[in-house]
Amino acid sequence: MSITSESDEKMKPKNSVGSPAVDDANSGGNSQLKKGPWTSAEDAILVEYVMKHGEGNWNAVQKHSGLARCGKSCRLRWANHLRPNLKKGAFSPEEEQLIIELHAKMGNKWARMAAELPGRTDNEIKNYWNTRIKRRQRAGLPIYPPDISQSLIDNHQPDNTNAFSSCGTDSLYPPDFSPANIFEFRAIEFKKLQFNQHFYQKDTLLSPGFHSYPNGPFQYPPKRLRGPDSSFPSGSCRYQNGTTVQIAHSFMYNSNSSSPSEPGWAMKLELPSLQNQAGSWGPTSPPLPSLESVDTSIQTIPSEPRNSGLLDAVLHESNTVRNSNYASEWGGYGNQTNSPLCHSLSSVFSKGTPISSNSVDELESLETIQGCKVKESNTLAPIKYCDTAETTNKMVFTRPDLMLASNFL
DNA sequence: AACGAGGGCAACCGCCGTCAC
DNA sequence: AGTGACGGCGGTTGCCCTCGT
Repeated sequence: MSITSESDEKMKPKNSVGSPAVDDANSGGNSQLKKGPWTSAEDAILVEYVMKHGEGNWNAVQKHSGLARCGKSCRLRWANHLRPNLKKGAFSPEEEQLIIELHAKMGNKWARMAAELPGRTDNEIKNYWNTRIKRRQRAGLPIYPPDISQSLIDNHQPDNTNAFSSCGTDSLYPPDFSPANIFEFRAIEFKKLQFNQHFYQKDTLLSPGFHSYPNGPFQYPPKRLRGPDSSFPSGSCRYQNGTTVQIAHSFMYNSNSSSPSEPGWAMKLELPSLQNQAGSWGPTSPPLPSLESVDTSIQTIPSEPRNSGLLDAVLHESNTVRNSNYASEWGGYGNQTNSPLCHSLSSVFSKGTPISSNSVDELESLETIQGCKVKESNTLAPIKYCDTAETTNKMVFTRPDLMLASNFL
């Protein structure tokens, strides 16, 4: 981690991304601007600057603080590592589930997905997804659970009677990408997504193991714990040297994990990068079945994936699943909607369209969930933090973000 | 113990949208 | 309307670390 002082030395950039060389046009051609990993000293300068002047106007950071970083770099550093409401650590199963779900709906809209995951950054989610699909690609597995693939297809049926049938069936894509029904769609979709523990035991690296696969067992690569360990208490981070740093959370809240600005959703569907790669669907992908039962607008989908959109990919994937035995790979999707996060998500998703299912009706008070303070969108969000005496007594001066997160200022 | 391969992650790049002038 | 500055976003890159051999 470049933010630890002991790592500053070895994190000295060498070339390219880590090059201390001249910055590019983004920096206005200022040859004094530094690139590469940030040092703790730089972090402290940036934190101090933001405390004084607030966020924004990033290009002024260099002028006012003397920090030899371009504005973009400052913004990124702040957003991804220094801002106080960041949730450090591995993704929880609930978060993983949500990412999968959101990706099925949004495609590679990392920033929008991050808005749904309090304390998480788009970069984090993007990295997670990319590594996840790499794993699944290697395993020859579909990138989405069959339920998700199928739900996208179902919502595309000409005779479907779901909430979106009124949106017309000419559209190639599910109609969630409109301001009017986004929440409705999400609420319904969320109810459809019945994951079970089995899925997570298989899909997440947290529980590596053998899998039944048509061509034989597959073993996930072993989990390599980097950074926070899911077994650690929430709010603590384990860094690469194995030490555990307790975070003082008194200052940690979700101030601006804003909900997506729903109006004006000009969705352009984007394909996960994996899906852009023809032939990357695994060697055992069977040919597509007849698509007669599928909307005519998608009957022209060729038997091989093509770079034409998320739904195409999902359709292919779903058909692949349906026509092979490895649908069982995903197991049965039991109900995980009892988790606090799922509850809160249902609450968010159901904005404007109350969900009547038991899982939602029986929502326990969000205030009572693991001590979380929960508030929809723009304000507080469900994050579980721990405050310990140890936490509040220790000041980690090599972690400006932690210092900022504490009350030291 | 040494080495290579692969994973994970931080940071950069380039494009695009918005806004002020 | 045109232009430049700025910020946001998604894609990509390269380094460090871990693990297997």
